[in-house]
Amino acid sequence: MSATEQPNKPGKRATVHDIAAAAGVSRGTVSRVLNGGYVSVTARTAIERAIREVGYVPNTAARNLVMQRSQAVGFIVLEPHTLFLEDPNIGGILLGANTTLSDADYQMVNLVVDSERDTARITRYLSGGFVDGAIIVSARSHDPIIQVVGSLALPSAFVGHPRDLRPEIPYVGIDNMTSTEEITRRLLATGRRRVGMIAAAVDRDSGADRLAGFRRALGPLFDESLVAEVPLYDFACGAKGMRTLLEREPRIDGVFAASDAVAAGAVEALREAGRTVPGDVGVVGFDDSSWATRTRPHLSTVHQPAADIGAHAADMVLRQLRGEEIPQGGLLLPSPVVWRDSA
Amino acid sequence: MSATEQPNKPGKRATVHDIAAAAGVSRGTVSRVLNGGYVSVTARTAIERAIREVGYVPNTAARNLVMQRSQAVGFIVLEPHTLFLEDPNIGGILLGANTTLSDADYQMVNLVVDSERDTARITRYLSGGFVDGAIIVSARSHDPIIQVVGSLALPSAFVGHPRDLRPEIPYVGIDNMTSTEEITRRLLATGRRRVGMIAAAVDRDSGADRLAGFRRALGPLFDESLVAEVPLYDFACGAKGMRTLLEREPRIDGVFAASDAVAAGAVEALREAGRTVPGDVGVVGFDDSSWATRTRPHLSTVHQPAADIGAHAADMVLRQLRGEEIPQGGLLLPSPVVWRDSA
DNA sequence: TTGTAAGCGTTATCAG
DNA sequence: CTGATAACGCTTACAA
Repeated sequence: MSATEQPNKPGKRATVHDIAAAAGVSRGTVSRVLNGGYVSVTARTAIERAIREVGYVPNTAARNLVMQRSQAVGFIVLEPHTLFLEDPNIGGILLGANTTLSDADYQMVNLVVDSERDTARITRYLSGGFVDGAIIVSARSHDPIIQVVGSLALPSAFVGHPRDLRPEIPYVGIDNMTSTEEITRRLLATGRRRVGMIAAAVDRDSGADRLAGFRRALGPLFDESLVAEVPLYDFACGAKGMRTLLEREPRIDGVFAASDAVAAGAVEALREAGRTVPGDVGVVGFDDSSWATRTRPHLSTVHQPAADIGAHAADMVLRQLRGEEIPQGGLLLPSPVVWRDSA
Repeated sequence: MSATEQPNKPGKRATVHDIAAAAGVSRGTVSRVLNGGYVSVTARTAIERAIREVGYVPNTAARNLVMQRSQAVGFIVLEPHTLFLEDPNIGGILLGANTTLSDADYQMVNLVVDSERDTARITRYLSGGFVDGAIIVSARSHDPIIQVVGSLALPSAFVGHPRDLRPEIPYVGIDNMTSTEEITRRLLATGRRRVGMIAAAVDRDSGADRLAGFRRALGPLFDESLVAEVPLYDFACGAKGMRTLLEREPRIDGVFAASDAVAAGAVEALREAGRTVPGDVGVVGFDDSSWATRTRPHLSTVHQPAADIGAHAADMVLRQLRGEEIPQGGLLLPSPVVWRDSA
């Protein structure tokens, strides 16, 4: 705001050397007050004054060079570019991670790896010392990235946990299976007799767990033919999945969609087929993303604390960076059912 | 993929020194092949072989230190966190910019400045040498950031152009006024007699220009009372704006919404009021974002080439960084009307 | 064409 | 507690 005119002309930035001169001490002493070591009060105050006076701002490159670190953490998304944008969850995770990271004075660098691009590029990046750690989002089982961070011993955290994730690498997520079970039970409790599921991304742990949870909730009522599998967590897939279900069982009266976007598509297909929601069929989603309240009626769904997930993942990386031991086995955040109007 | 076992043990990364030793030359020569200078063919091949052999990857910090640059460009969004996520346009711009930047080997660093946070932090960042340039998105007129980049002489580009942007600073965007005029005319051509507008974010150049374009298209038919002003480009504001319009003029039969999200909200409000779209009232939006095809009926709208905008903004910064002179006056990309079903 | 050597701005070691 | 001084890995005159 109040841009106090600094005495230093642009083009020449003040260095530790300058502030040492201004304060009449050596560079070492300056460095000590900058980083916190034993310095006499007189020296300290003189230096602090000098710092303000010359408008000092540290040179990251120099510091990183001598400290042998980059002060950056990679945020790696294994997902096509478009989905990276569309997926409201990833955005929330990113924001949460970024906040935590920048509070700790780390720069987050975004690396979106879309399938066609070679994994080699990112491997090089990770092993090149460009980042001190990494947060990995939406990895599938057997994703090469798992091996890479493993053998690099790069401090990292996964969001979600691919089956073959090494046990020493921490992850954070939610209990997809239990939450799914819970919301499906609740759907059942509204008196639905024939409930199906639109299962998406079953090659991912989240997708597989949601399917498993659904199956468990239905128990003996589970009917294989009432599950429509679609590849992506998106609107179009939801609509398509719903049409499939409708075709297989016109009397269907309940549906669990693997995500809110999928649910929104399902609602759309239902409307086109002349069914009312929740009158004729109750539908529930997953994520509690903006889709949930943007759809009519508002979706009953499972809340996913995206920002918190991101923040915790960042925190896990930060802790490793500080040399702390982190508890093994992953962290599962609460994901409560939020009941609205679609069922 | 094929992780050829490198001979270097983890923990010791190869340096220019190592490769000089391996190739039997001096560090200077190595640096020359790395950066392109005169080197004999024999030396060059030997060095290139050595580079591969030791698995060399350059140390950015060291290079940046000596080169006095950061090899990073800031992507600054003057917008609350939530909107940063919701706005599909910003996402596209970001992606486009990121692609261009990383192709040129620059790291993009995201800085979202939400209003409550002091501008001081970002000022410090920009003047601290953390970035070599900046792309600024959705600045309002009189935004302090305009002064900051101006007085810092930081190579930069704006997306959109606040009225008081200095003439020497380039911007890229679209011609909001003309496009609005065009789509409004088209709406009029469907035979609508009472057409209103839901104007959003009129404190921003995009918002103001869209309003101006609307007024111009209507000419003598323009009716002040048929313009509802709302603060944000979002769904909720759209619904509210539509209700206002409906109240002021129940016979309204056409509406230009300042963005697709706003239009989607309007459609929703219309439906609640028992009006059909496009039967009773035709509505058109702006952006051609995912809202357009996610709304029923699909929205007629103005296509905004978000990724291109981002790419061009990045390119403008890159050119300044290379020392090229960039043409003054800003770059306006084409934004054609795409006609669908909502009018 | 190549080698040598001088920094770039910090932090860290080690005598004083 | 403080001041020299040696790195950190790289580029770049300047000499050879």
